[in-house]
Amino acid sequence: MTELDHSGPSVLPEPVTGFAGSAAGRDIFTIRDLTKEFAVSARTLRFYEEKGLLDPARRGEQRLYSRRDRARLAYVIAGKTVGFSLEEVREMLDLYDLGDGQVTQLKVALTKFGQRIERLERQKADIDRIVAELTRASDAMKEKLAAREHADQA
Amino acid sequence: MTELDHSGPSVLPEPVTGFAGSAAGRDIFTIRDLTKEFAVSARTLRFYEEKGLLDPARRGEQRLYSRRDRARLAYVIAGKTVGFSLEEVREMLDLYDLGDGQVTQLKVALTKFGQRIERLERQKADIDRIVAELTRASDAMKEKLAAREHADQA
DNA sequence: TGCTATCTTTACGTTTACGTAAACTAGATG
DNA sequence: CATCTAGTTTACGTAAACGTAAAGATAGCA
Repeated sequence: MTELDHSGPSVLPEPVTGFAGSAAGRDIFTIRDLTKEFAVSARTLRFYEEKGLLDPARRGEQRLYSRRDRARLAYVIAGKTVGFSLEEVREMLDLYDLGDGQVTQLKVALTKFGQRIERLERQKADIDRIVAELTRASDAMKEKLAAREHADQA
Repeated sequence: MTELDHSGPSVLPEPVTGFAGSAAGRDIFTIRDLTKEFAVSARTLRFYEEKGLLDPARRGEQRLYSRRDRARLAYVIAGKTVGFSLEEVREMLDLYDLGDGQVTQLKVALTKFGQRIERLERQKADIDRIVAELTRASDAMKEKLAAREHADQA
């Protein structure tokens, strides 16, 4: 199994602030919980923590992940699947933790958000073009197939 | 300049078959032409060739890129920006060069195309979710800003 | 002819995002 | 109590996607 799965349900179950909190499941998750839910390795979760993307609590040595950690993890995975580096994802997540900063910082954050959104919109356009291309090629192949099968029957 | 630009015009100027051919510009491009047009290094183009993504002709030692090469390069870049690895992009491009293969191969190709398209659609959904998140957070910040400035005037 | 600019191959270096192995600890279970 | 089972830290390994430096070939030009 060398290729990642990515067939699971799409990510972002709730806002990354994790303040909504009144949803269904638990409020605390073990490392195994998250590896199973998101199909990532424990190593990956520790690595994300090392990089400042997650910051789980501890019970002795064990890591305990909050809803907020879980939401952030979902955000990291979503960001990755659409082409952001971990560093870029961290920058975006940091913007959330800025909520009560200085006015200047808020303005900077707003600008960055805007840039991210624009970039994502461009990516969507790229995806649309590639899908169109693939669909075109796909249709062409289908016609060839049909032609062959027709010939086989004659 | 550690981060890539990505502000240029979106890619895919023409179908990757490169058979359309009747567009505007030239029919032959030097390595410099392509580095400038697509904002990639010469090293990158040679690397892509080494990996079987491009296959330019030669005039002596110099590489000469055709419209088809150029179209394929555009496809590679588009594929990369939406999260495909070079290997995956190569697989997709190979499907195009299969046009006259066996019926079985055509069917395999069709299946793969379908999977690619599905994956891209999922990615689009992810992007939409992230954009929605970013927009929400952005709006929240704007409100905070407005509140502060209002307070400053009072 | 000598210089410069551009291209080439070869090869080692670098960053990102983890994998994997070793050695240790703590709690559960027969 | 011994032995799993999960978890932990530390550290080296690796694949992808190039960057970068070295050294040589070629073409244009003053």
